[in-house]
Amino acid sequence: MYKVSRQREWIYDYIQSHPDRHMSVEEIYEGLKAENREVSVATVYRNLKILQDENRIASLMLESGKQVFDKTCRPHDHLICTTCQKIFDLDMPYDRSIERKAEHQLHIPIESHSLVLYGTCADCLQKKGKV
Amino acid sequence: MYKVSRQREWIYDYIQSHPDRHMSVEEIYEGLKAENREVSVATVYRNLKILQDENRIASLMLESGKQVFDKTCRPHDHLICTTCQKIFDLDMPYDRSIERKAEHQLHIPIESHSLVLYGTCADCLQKKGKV
DNA sequence: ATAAATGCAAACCTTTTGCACCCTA
DNA sequence: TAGGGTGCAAAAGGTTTGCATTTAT
Repeated sequence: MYKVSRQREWIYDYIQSHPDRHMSVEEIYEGLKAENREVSVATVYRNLKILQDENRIASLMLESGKQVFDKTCRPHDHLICTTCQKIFDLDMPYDRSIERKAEHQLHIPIESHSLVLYGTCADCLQKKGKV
Repeated sequence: MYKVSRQREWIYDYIQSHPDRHMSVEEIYEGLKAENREVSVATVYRNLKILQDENRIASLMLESGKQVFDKTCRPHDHLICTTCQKIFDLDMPYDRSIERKAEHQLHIPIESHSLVLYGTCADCLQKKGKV
């Protein structure tokens, strides 16, 4: 159905090559431009949708309503640092026991969950300690 | 700082009197109009912000990017039914052990969390059983 | 009396769409 | 060479803002 396109691969590569960031549409658009890989905004929007549809990337909606993109579709939780606001993918095993526990309490089948932790990331913790 | 206003109380009452729904700005606006309590959209937006600022209500951002409002600020988890899409406030105790567990694994302090479960709600489960 | 709240319309931003042209398979 | 894909600009959608007027304290 979808064909390969140069622009789509630029976008995909850009996300993969910044694994520690979770970027918004605008950040991706501006970032590519800065690398002399300018793509029109419309194309960025269209391709981010297609990449999600192909399960090559995932997206995460922040409480602010800003959508950011994740390099992987593998289920995992997130940490949002309440100091620097950075978003981290957690290596902590995605915990199905949370779902099993809820099933027992609610008596309904649970298929998946979304967990975001808010706290201070290791970097910020270290910086605070140094003051 | 804030004064009492008729419109703000209408909005607050409207949210409180529909505890089983999590409504968007538009649904609140339309709902009030249907009760002959028309308030301008701008005022609905302004007051929903103020009500949150006063901690009288909370809001929840859905994956779709739609913001919906919650009658309570008490920390609690949510269930989103994957069949009817309704959102439920969970009575399940807000589980601090999730945070403690993450602290142990990540060695950083966790302040709070946001947990959304996806599954089939009791109503939909029953309807399915009846087929 | 004064500071906040309202309604209205204009302004804003972000996302989507229509269309002529271009590029994969 | 047919069916996606692209850029551009216009359109659409949702939210905010400026301002004159009204309302609460």
